[in-house]
Amino acid sequence: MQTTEKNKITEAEWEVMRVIWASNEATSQQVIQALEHKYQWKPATIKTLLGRLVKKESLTTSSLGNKFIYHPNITEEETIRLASNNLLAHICHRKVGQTIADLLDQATLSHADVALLEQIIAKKKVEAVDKVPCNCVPGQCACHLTK
Amino acid sequence: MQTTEKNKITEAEWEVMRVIWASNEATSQQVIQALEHKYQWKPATIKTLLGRLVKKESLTTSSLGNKFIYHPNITEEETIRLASNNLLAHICHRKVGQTIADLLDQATLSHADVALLEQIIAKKKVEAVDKVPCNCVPGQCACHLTK
DNA sequence: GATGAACGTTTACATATGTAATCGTAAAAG
DNA sequence: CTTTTACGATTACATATGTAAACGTTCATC
Repeated sequence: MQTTEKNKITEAEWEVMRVIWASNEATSQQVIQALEHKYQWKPATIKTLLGRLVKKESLTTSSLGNKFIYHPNITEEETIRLASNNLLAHICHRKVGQTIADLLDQATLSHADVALLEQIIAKKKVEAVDKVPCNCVPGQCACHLTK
Repeated sequence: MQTTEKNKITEAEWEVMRVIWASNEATSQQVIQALEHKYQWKPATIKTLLGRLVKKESLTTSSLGNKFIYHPNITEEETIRLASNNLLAHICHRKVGQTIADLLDQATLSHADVALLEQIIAKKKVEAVDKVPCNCVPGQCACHLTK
């Protein structure tokens, strides 16, 4: 299971990253103020998370007097994509459509979202296959039983 | 960040669960044989994971001689749903549509998948809003800047 | 210039997680 | 009936993660 995946951040670190992404850069104070109430984290906790993010190169820093300005070194989109792929990695390819359908069902969407999705679905409709190839190791999904 | 979420399983445990879900029930031997090559896990490792899954009540057992038959106590769908929600928990509601679109774009879909998705999109089209309400804490997303 | 506030760094510690060996017992084989 | 084998349980241990206090240094303030 060796999580070799680079740029992988933890849940708590992700929350910190969101603050930085929101304004493109931020000081520790800004992060502390944004998250203190949401999670009851002490300032020291945020500092630890910031330090770890710098160490794993998810953030870079520039100096401003004695303090740092933190800059994201990975994008939010990339982080979401990594996490999504990680989720899909546990699901049989054949179940991905249903999974996305479930996600969609729960989501609140805008007209623009719907338009975008319709466009993608249209493209997918052309490329659609009869049966999505199962990518599972034998025994790890039921596809071989209903083949 | 106290992960109070019940039924939460780890990545390695998930792989074990998939084997059990695939045949509704399985012995440790079946799990071991299914995963030994995919992950180079030693039999002892699988046993540990099975034990932990029983302890956290994701699996139940029935006896067969001196061995156990493991039965899932949570469904694969529920597990996927939990993990999906966990992922969405880090994303501004306003970005969910785009995120799903990205997922969709990468997926291989069947005709049946497309039909299902079209149906859901149609429903969503009726319910669509002009702007999805941002659910973020101030400072954790850029929505307030482009409000 | 002395002091206290603010910052990043270091250290701390409990629990989670990945990974596995060892052990006691029960079943199977000889 | 004894010996080997297979099973689950116990113990082990390194790294990851959440959470935070303590520490040393740098700025700003008196």
